[in-house]
Formats: sequence, C-alpha cells, structure tokens
Amino acid sequence: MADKDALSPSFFPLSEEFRSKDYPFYWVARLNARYSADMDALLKPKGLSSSKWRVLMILHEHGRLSMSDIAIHTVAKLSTITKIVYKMQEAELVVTAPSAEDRRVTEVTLTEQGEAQLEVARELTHRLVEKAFHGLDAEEIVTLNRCLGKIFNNLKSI
Amino acid sequence: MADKDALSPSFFPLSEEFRSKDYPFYWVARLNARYSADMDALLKPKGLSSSKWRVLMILHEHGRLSMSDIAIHTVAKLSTITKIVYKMQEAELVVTAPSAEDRRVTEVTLTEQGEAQLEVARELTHRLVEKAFHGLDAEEIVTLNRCLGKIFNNLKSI
DNA sequence: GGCACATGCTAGAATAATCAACTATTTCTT
DNA sequence: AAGAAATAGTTGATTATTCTAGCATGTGCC
Repeated sequence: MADKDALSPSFFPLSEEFRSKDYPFYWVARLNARYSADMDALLKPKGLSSSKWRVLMILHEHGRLSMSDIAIHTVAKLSTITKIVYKMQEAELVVTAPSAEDRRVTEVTLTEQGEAQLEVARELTHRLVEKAFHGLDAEEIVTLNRCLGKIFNNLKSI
Repeated sequence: MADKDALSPSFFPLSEEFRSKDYPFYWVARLNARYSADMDALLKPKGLSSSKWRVLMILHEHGRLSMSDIAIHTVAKLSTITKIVYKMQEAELVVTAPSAEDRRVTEVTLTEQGEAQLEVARELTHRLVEKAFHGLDAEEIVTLNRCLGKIFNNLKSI
C-alpha cells in the first residue's frame, strides 16, 4: 500500500483519486484571486489596486529599489512593473531616477504622499486581514509561511 | 508583552515590525504568480494556458458544469469564463449547450479531445508538481490545505 | 582602446481580464 | 395570469498584463 499510495495521493494530479480540494495550488489560486479581488474593491475608491498596493508595501519595506527588484518581489514581468510605476509616478506616489552607479538602472522611491497613501490603504484593509486570519493562531501562520516559501523556492530553482 | 504583541505581530500589516516575508498573502501571491507562469510556459506549446488548464481540471472532476459554477471554482468573473470557454469550444476541448431544466443556464462538458488534452497537460506538468512538493510530507500538505481553505472561507463570508 | 555580448529598461503591439450594458429566462408577488 | 424583480449569460468597450523589439549602458576579452 505504502509505495503505491506514495505515488498517487489525492493531491497529486496524475493520481486517479485526485481531488482539487486536496491540491495546494487550487487553494493558492482561489485564495489569491479572492484576496486580490477584495483588496481591489477596498482600494479602488482611493485610486489604488492590489498591484499598486504591493509596490507600495515593497518600497516601504526596502526603501529605494530598482524596477527589476520590484518585478522580482511581485513576480511580475518587468514591462508590467515599469507601466505600473510610471502610473504611480503620475499620481505622485513614487519618484524614479537613474542610478548613480549604473545608469541603466531606474531607482524607485516612495514620496511622502506615497507613504501616506500606504497608511490609508493599511487602515482600509485592516478589517479584511483581521477577518482572513480569524481562527488561526500564530503557530499555524508560521507553518503556513514556511510551507509556502518552501514550495516557492522549489519552483524558483527550476 | 502578550497583549501588545498579539495585536502587532510581524505578519500584520498595521504593525511596526511588519515584514512581508511573514505575511501569508505575500507568499500566496508570489507562489501563485510563479506557478501560473511556469505552467503557462509548459502548456503554451500545446495551445493551453494555466486558466484553460484549470477549466479542464474542474470539468474533469465535476462532469457537466454551468458557466457560473466554473467561475465560482476558479474565482474568476463570469464574463472571463464565458470567453475562455468559447475559445476552448473553438478548439473542440469542450461543448456548450443550454440546460434542459433552466434554459438561461449554459452547461459545459469536456469532449474526448478535451480529456486527451488534459492527460497531455498532466504529463507535461508532472515534473513541475513533483518538484514543487519536494521536501514536504503528506501531513504538511494536509495542514497547508486546511489553513488555506480556512482563510479562503473567512474571506468568502465578508 | 575597441568589439562582442550581457544587462536594465522602455514603448508599441498583442493578448487577457474586467467592467458595464444588455437580452433571455425564471421566480416572486399580488 | 401579469408585471416586477432576480438570475444566467453574452457582448463590446475599457483596462491590465504580457510579448516583442529595440535602445542605452555596462562588462569581458582580444
């Protein structure tokens, strides 16, 4: 039993008894879609979106970042990021400037207005996050992060 | 310490010491983006995409489904699904037909060609899934699913 | 130095997803 | 039974994302 089942558990797509409810990527996709949609709905009145919010968060945490670095953190295409960032610059949330060390590089930093918008966004989405984690303790969340990060790194090294 | 920290752990966006690496939604977004991108790259040569693949999987598992049911499973907008499904119908992967009980409803079923394509897709993506779960045991995956599903349901009931 | 090649980014074309408005059908109300 | 309201789906316009090609700068090699 052991060998056979090890090769075909219900979370493995090639298995006969595969069920999507047992497949982590099914939940990852659904959860991400719903979280993004809910965030978009909350942020839209302020002219933001979940992707702009992600850029704000990343910049706040890391300070100045290049376009590429932002793309890596958000796992989006570089051209997607440049378009989002320049739209955010028009809204005066960020400023872009060529790097002094390497003039190919475009460095992006938050403006004060950008920081303020991030604060507004955080307040707005506060309840959503609280509700999302309801019934989960800190230990579960740590485990969850560990597993997700592990799978991400497994994929990264392909 | 306990009370204060309970309200501001590092995975809580309003907290001072918030770090995105401790935030489940950061990993969910990154993991989903990378998994989808990797799947897209594998499936593209066969004329498929990760979203079409999801539709194939859902239909295979549930048999005949309405447009709305597919949208619910994939957490996509109804109009997104109708467009994908009709594109898949042109490729002869599915057939659509109005329901006998309720003629507003459009029912979608896999064709034999659709089943065959799903099989091809499964073989193609087999190694990716294997690699993704490398180093995780069944228990961890069950826990992961439980947490993701719980958070999803928390959001659902907003 | 100078040439090949790699890297970082940008901009227009193409594709995908969503929004908004609409039709058709069913259900509810009275 | 008739009209109002709700539901399921479709379609064209809008927006977001990605693909492709190209430019500018930097790096390695002769």
